[in-house]
Formats: sequence, structure tokens, C-alpha cells
Amino acid sequence: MGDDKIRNMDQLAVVSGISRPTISKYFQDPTSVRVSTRQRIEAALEQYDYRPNIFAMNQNRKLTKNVGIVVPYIADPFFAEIARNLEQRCVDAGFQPTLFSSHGSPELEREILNNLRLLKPAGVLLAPLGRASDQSAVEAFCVDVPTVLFDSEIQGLGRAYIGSDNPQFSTQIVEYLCRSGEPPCFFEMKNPSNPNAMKRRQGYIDAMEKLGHTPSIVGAEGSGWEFEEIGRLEGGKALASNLFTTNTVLCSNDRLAIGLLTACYEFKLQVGRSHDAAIRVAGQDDHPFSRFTCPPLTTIAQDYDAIAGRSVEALLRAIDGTGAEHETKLFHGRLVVRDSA
Amino acid sequence: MGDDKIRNMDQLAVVSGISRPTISKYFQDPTSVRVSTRQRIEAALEQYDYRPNIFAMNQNRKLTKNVGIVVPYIADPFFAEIARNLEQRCVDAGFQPTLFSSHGSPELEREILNNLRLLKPAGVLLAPLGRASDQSAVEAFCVDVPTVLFDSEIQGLGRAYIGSDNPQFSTQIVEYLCRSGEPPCFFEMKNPSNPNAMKRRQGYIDAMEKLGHTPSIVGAEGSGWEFEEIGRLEGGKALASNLFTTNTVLCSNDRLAIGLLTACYEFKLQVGRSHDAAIRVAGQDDHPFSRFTCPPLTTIAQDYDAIAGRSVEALLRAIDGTGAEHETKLFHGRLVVRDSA
DNA sequence: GTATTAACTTTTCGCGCGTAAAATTTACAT
DNA sequence: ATGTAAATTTTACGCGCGAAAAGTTAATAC
Repeated sequence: MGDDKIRNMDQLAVVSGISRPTISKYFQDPTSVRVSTRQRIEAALEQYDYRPNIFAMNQNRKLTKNVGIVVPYIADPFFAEIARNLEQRCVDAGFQPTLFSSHGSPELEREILNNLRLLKPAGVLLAPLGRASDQSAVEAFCVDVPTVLFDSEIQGLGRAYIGSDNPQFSTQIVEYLCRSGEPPCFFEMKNPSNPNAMKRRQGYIDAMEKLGHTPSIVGAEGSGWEFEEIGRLEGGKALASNLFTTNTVLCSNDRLAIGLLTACYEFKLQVGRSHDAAIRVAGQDDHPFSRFTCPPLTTIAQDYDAIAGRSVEALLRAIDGTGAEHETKLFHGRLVVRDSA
Repeated sequence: MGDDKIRNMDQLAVVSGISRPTISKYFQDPTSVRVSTRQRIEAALEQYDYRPNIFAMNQNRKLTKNVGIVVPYIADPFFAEIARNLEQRCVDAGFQPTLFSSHGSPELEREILNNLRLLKPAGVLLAPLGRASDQSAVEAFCVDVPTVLFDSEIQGLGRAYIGSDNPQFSTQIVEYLCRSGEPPCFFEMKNPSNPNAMKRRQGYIDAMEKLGHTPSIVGAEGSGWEFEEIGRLEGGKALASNLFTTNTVLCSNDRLAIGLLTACYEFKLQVGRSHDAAIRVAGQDDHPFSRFTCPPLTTIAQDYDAIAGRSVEALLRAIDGTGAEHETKLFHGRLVVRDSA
């Protein structure tokens, strides 16, 4: 009965008996109108199932409800997982998140930021590529749009940086490895694009020296985001050349460790902390798959949930202007002892 | 000099000496205007770095250049990888893809489709949840928007379905397993949400019977998308109860197999095809991680690239109206023999 | 009962573009 | 030179909404 489809706010105004501007206000914030008015609007809404035109809304709004989420590589389950978490929180906060992946390419990252500008986002959650990023492009973007960086820091850019306390990661796992066996060598990318890697290296060095051991670092050649393959290939070379000076290898991140585990398998080296094992391997991140490697990977868990939660909080503060000029929050890692070390 | 920022097409029309409607036409298709005109526009564009307002464009366009890509679970690297591939192809074809993940939730999937409608997309690439999907919602959406389904079929919905020839997958790997050792048992989810699982089960049964063996199926309890954990837990139970009737287990998909490998490790069962191994494990999909399990997983590789390529082709045909009423294309799998079986 | 405030309506304007029709220019072949 | 088709301009209109200002109604305070 009379369920003619409604095409715009004017028509909804007619059938609900409320003026269009009031309805407009309702859609911007349902609590900003009188309860009785709200009920009448919502009653009409149920009958006619109308939804406002996004394009017309966003064209005129000074600030949209859009939020951009940019990750460096969506095919990395770590970023997929954290993106999922961020997305949910943005929706809960009444925003409409859009997910972008730079796919490891600085040009694409810049292009994404440029496209994002056109979306007039209320804010952006950005995990930059890191060293490879077009720094000046990111900087310019951060000036124009409230941006919270996470995972990877670029020297004080953005309204906040939320990440992990990487030196603490390395310190914690080095201490564990030293008290449970031989002190670890450190296996990393020779030219890591992620700045966290530098901090982990330094954390390793500091922790080793503090414990009276000599740091020993093995660098893997290669670039890109295929860390498992790099870990396997370069880890294999290191094993063949006996570059690891102890029977324990701490990897800069879990993906590298996963590749190294494969290399160990290929070399028929038994990995683990049992008596008959030949080598111990540990990672950092607690990658979603690390629990399922063979042996399961001992690692330092990033606090995904805390990072995502705090990032969104910081962004909301930046959006409504209650935030500080710049804030930094680093979360501690949690040692996850499994069988690999 | 005079690099005042340009805010709209009118201003660009002034500085370029070309009328606004012509410039509008240029942005819809640069080849649709005279070469000399195009050069003048592009010259002005370089000077002033103007980009049209997306919202105003899309508001009036009957058809936008938006393309939606919907996957059931972005944290599954298989979907992340194929989404990456699809995204690239859409960009190359001049479209602007937006990625959505249903995160395993039928409600969210329906919500995404509803939001997608508001984006007036030229077309949508949809990998539905499968059995769990709100079928009528998907059907209604496919009527309104040119939609290509991939990965998971829903009974002839959409303008095309592009996927894998699942029975062929199972047949091929069953034949390999039988000629290289004991005939395989089949390990799967008892209530799989993905329709491909049914076809793989049937493919297994048919292949076994054709080869004169008795099929033996072990079903795993559980639901959701944490297949590795389900494979580990339920696989462990099956191992403990000796439910696997032969020393060879074919898993319905790689993620289940990865979990089973972990279970085997926990039971100290050596996996592989060497003489001293206790069990052989094979998967299906060639998940990005399968090359790095220990032992590396023998599996049937989905042709990611072909599926993505054909899906986008079909979508482009659906968009410009040159496509058939409905097309189906199934790609064969490629046997990838690694160490696990 | 009047004053005050919040909620709401009305009015008017504008955003930046698409689109359609008619008029005009240009390019090209005859 | 003439005709024709393609390209472009001009003109005019509309999309669906946000925003601001000024007036109106309803709820609360005293």
C-alpha cells in the first residue's frame, strides 16, 4: 500500500511530515533531533526504506564520515588482520572505512593518498611503507588530513603514531633465548624497508651486550615483500656457509622466520628446544600463521588489538580536535613460547 | 607564476580556453575529444594540477567508473592475493576498484552489497560467502548491478561465474596419491560453508571409486574461518582416534592441511613421502603459505591469475553489454608435488 | 504568566558536475 | 567552392543534498 519508492529527502519530508533540513540533520546525527521527531522519521524510514545519496551528501559536507585505512601490503596476514580490526572499530564509531593497500609500491602509496584527498576523509589511518615512502608526499598529506600513523613511524609525522616498542621486543626475547640456551644470532633483511627492523636490530645488539654476549648479525639480500622466500633462500645460504655462529637464530620478523624454518627443513635440521634438535629459531610479531608452523614458532606477540584500538581512539580525538598536537604510544610485546625455541 | 589553485571545471575552462562541457567529456574519455583540444587541456592540467570532484561526478553520472570487489575474508591470504590481482586489472581497465571483506559474516555481506548500491558501481566482482550468504539478497543485487561471481558459485547467479574445476582438482590429486602410495582418506569440514567443498568431496569419491578404492571421509566439527585451528584440533582428534584408515590424508583445502600438519607435529608423526615418514598429507588450493610449511605441502594449485583475468574480462563484457546472458568458466588445477605427499 | 532555551521550519542559496538540444565551428573529401 | 560529418560551444536545466539566517513552536524555569 503506497510503498512507492522514495528517491530523495524531499519525498521523505513529505511522507514523514518533517522538513527536509531536519531530516538532513537526523542523518548527520540521529540524536540531534527531538525524540518524537526521530520516531516519526524512523517510522517513515521503515516503510519506505530510503537511504540518502552518498555523493550528494559528501559533495557538500565540509567533513565526511569517510575514513581511509591504508596498509603497505594487504596480502600480509598481519596487515589483513589489523585492517579488519580497524575497520570494525571505525564502523562502531559511526564512520565509513575504506581499505587501501599500497602493495609495496611507493608510487601506489602516493596515488592512494592523492585519491584519498578527493574523498574528503574525516581522517586516515596510515601504515606507511616506511623508508620507501615518498616522505614529502606523506608529510603534505598529514598536513591536510588528520592522519594517524601506525605500525611504521615516519619521524613525528601525523597526529599520532601508534606502534610497538620494538627494542623491548628484541630485549625480551633475547633474554629468554639466553637463559634457555645459547645466545642468539640475529637474522634480518640487509636493507629493510620497515623502520621497525632497525630498532629491532639495535634492541638485539643492546640486549646482547648487556648480557655480556657478542652480537652476531646475518643480513639477507633481497627486497620486496616476499619475506618467506627471502628467509628460505638467504637462510639456506647462511646455513650452508655456517654463518650462524650459535645454534639459536632470532629473526627480525616472523615471516623471515617462517622462511628460515623451511630452509632448515630442506637442510634436514631439526628445529626446536628439545635435546636432539640442531637449531632454535625465533621470530617477532606473532604472525597469524606462526602458531601453525612446524614446529610452532616462538615469538613476541604484537598487541594487535591494543594497537588498533588506540589508533582509532587517537584518530577520533584528532578528528574532533580534542587530541594533542602529536602523541606516540608504543605497546609492549608478549613473549609467546612455542616449540621452535 | 599564476599557479592559483583551480577548484572546478569552470575555472579550468577559462584558463584552457575550452568549454566546460568539452572538458567534462575529456574526463570521461580523453580520446573522445579532438587531439589538439586534448593537448590544450592536458597542458592546462599540468600547470594547475586539477582533479575533478568525484562526488559531483558520480552524482550525475548514470554509470560511474566504480567497481566493487567483495571477498568473504580478507585475512585469508588466498583472497588477499586474488583481490590484489583483481584490483590491478580493474585499474588497468580504467576503473576505480574498492575492496570489501565480508569477514565471514552474512549480515556484513548483505550490508556491503547495500552500501555498494549507493556507490552506483559499473560492476561488482563478488566472491560470496557461499551457503551462508543471504541468497535472495545476492540475487536481488545481481539483478540491479552487473555482477561477476568468482571462487564460490551460487546457482547461476550473476552475469558470470569464474572459478576452479573442483572435481578435477580432487580427481587429479587422488590419482597422484594412489599411484605414489596408499589411497587417501579425505579430511574436510563437516559443514563447509563453501560450495566448492561439496564438489571436492564428490570428486574425491568418484575418483576413488573409479580407481577401485573405498572412499573414507573424516569430517571436522566447527564453523567459521579459522580453518588452520579447526584442522589442528579436529585433525588431532582424528589422529588420536585412528580415524584415518590409510597413511595418506587429502584435505579439502590447504588451510585445513596446514592445521593437520601442526597436529601431526604435536603427535610426533613424521609427514612426507620418504620411507621413514608415518603419514602423507596433501591439500588443495596452493595457498601462498603452502610452499613454506614443513614439509612443504603437496597440493593442487588454483590458477589465481587466470581466474582474476577471466573475471575482469567477463565483468568488462557485462558492463559494456557485449557479454552473454550468463557464462561459466572453470579452470583446471595444476598438481604441485612437494614433500608432504 | 513571562522569559529562556532548544528544537524545528521555512526560505534561499550554492556545490561541481552531467546531460541534452540547438547552434556553431572545424576538418576533410568531393 | 561546396557539402557533410564530426567536434565543439552555447544555453539551459537538474541532481540531491548541506548550510546559513530568520522566524516559529514547544519544553523548561522562575
